[in-house]
Amino acid sequence: MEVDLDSTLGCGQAHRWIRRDGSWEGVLGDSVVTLTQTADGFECEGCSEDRILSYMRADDDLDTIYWECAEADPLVARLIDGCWGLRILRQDHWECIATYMLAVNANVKRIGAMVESVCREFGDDLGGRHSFPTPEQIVAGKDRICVCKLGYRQDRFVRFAQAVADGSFDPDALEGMGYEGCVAELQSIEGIGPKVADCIALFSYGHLDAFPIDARIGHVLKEHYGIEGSYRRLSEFARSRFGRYCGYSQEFLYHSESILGSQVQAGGLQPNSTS
DNA sequence: CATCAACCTGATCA
DNA sequence: ATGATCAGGTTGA
Repeated sequence: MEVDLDSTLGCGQAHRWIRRDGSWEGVLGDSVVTLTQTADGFECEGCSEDRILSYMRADDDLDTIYWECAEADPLVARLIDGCWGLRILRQDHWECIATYMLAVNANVKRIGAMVESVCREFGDDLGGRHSFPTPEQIVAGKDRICVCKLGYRQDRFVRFAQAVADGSFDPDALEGMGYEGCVAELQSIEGIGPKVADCIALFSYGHLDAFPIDARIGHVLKEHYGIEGSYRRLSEFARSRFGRYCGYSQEFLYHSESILGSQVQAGGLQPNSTS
């Protein structure tokens, strides 16, 4: 299967992958998984092939998706070469919601610190790494939550774990819903607004037509498309402009600064007028 | 419907 | 070294 591990696991969509010794180490369920890039795909150690292929959304045909993204927008078309092999992942629902609830108002580095802290404190020791805790594990140890330095996210994080543990919120119930219904349900959770809901819809529920707009994407939209304003306004613009696979386009745009920068350095392109 | 302060931590700036 | 400032989404006024 076609994949570039560096861009897929390092792009910020998942927070528990660590690059070490030329491979990527992460945790899926109760398994420590090691992935190594090869010429025609990757090698996987630590979990079943079915599991990793599902996680990697092996059914996504990158040629088709990238081509549609490129056709919808010339800037996206230019960016694709710089992240060829990037795949949107299919992450566990509970883990993804809980993680992105922590991601609110935090940068990538801090998100990783909070998530690892939660895993270390509540998850099972897998020998070096820890599993992402179940809702029940968090509820059982909630008195220790303060050591994880979640700030004002802490109480709502515990409340959400309680809601999942007692069955009043069922992440699996959002399976099969359309994009609009899925994000509406997610936004009914305290601490989850439109941006985080879009991230979860994209990275866990497979809504490739979700387009999360964070500060960085907002900047890109302003610089390259001259548009700014409310989340609603930007979202409607992006989803109609970039098409049904706009979640992929969002990833390309997210890294546009570094991609265009390296292309300019390589002499491949002129600097654009907005830079 | 738009604006805005408050929320918490860590990084960066004087 | 210490304090000020800022970045990062969501909520509710």
